[in-house]
Amino acid sequence: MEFKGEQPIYIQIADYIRRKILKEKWSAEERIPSIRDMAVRMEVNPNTVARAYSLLQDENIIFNKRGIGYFIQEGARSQVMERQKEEFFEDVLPELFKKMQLLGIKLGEIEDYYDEFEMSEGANEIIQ
Amino acid sequence: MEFKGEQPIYIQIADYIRRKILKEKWSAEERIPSIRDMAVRMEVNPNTVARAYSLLQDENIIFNKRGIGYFIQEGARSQVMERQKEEFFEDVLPELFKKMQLLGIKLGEIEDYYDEFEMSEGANEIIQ
Amino acid sequence: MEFKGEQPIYIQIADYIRRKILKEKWSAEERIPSIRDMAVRMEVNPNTVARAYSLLQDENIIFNKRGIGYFIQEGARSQVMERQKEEFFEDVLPELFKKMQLLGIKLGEIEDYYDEFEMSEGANEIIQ
Amino acid sequence: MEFKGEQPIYIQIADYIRRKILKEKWSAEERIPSIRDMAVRMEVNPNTVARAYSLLQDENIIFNKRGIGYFIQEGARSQVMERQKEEFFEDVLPELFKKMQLLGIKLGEIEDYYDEFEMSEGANEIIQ
DNA sequence: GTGGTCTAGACCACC
DNA sequence: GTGGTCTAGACCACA
Repeated sequence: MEFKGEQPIYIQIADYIRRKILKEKWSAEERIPSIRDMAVRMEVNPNTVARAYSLLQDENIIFNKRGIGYFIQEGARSQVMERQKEEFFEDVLPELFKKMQLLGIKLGEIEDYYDEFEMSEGANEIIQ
Repeated sequence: MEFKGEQPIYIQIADYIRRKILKEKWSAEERIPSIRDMAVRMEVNPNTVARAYSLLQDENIIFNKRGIGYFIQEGARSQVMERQKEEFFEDVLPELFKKMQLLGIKLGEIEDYYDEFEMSEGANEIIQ
Repeated sequence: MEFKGEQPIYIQIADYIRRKILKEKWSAEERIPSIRDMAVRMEVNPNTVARAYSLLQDENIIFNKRGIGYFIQEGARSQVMERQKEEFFEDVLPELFKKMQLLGIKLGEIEDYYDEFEMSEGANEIIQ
Repeated sequence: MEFKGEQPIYIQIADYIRRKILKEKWSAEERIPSIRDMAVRMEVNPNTVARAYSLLQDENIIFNKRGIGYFIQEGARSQVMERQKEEFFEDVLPELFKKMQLLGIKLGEIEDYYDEFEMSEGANEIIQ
């Protein structure tokens, strides 16, 4: 897995898992890879994975059965969905609009780009 | 000036200056406040301001006349505009669309929010 | 390490690293000394080393793995070589020729000196 | 007059005058422009010109008649010539050769460039 | 007055 | 352990 330089790796791992849940690749009660497996797979220090898991556990998205592993919480998907929607409408969008205003970008341009984006969407669907 | 915790202060100062240029409060060939003045005004260490200025100089947005001060580059505004638009359409928007797709948000919802945003725009106009 | 007074220390450190790369003492993907180690080794403040590293990172000569250290970029050597050759032929040489013209020095004199220089080259080879 | 960012302006002014002398545009006992005139012509603070003149005076290249102005010293040209040749052969050339060695540039390449340079020399001759 | 560099030392996030 | 940021304070060269 490739990481962007900007964000902490443990955050990116947590996001990766959230996406898995949102896309229903991993569902409630399902066991997720052990910290060590994940660390090997991502070529990352186990501590870093542990931190990501711990973060998700604090958010009640996964839980730990001691000695067995980590599992997806019941209702995790709707909870993640909820949170991200809230963030989207309350933080991301207003910031976006401010930037549009500053750069003199009209909503119509966004719509045009959106149509373009939908066209090429098929390719993205395949990626994990 | 108030700084957000997320980003380094020197980045926020650079952004502040970029906004000044975009809004045409500061125009080409105009002298900007000296490092020390800016530091006092922003209640920040001069080194921090120096770092912001140095960053903008590397980006050819401002330039230095030895012993005199920093000045806005010719064509700074269009260059900043250019860069930020590019970033907006190539990085921000695609990411936004991906997130919308993931959360099942349709473009129509954005448009509704945009109308709301325009209503309350008056308040933002005042904030420098 | 000894520093010349003319140039800032952080530039001289960056040059030192560029030379290491050119001479293939440090090669692609190799880790370079940590900021603190380098600072101790050069008897310099860590901030000064950090500045040099940051400069080289901006030039895509080294990169950073978070929490691990700095590494030589893939293709760093050829890139440094490229840049310095360009500078040599486009800046240094023309300036040299202008000076020769001004002082009435002929190319033959350079060649004589060059032969002399080659003789005493052995000594230089030892210096890191 | 355009100044390069790297070097102090007063040094560049001094160099300008040295070149004038080397090219015999200004000869011994000739009066050079007053500090004020030079400052206006170069769009520079008079203090800066004064510093350049003072530097040249220290080097016995110009001298001052109080209340009248600055004049070129007897023997200034040969003295400047002498100094610059010495610097050329003892500082500039060795540094050049070291760089050539580092970049793997052979003397032959210099000679080729020199021929090219001589071709286009005519244009340079016109510039002051 | 201006900016540029450097030091010392602190604190923090990340791995 | 790693680097990143920031402060305080100093010194210097330059205009």
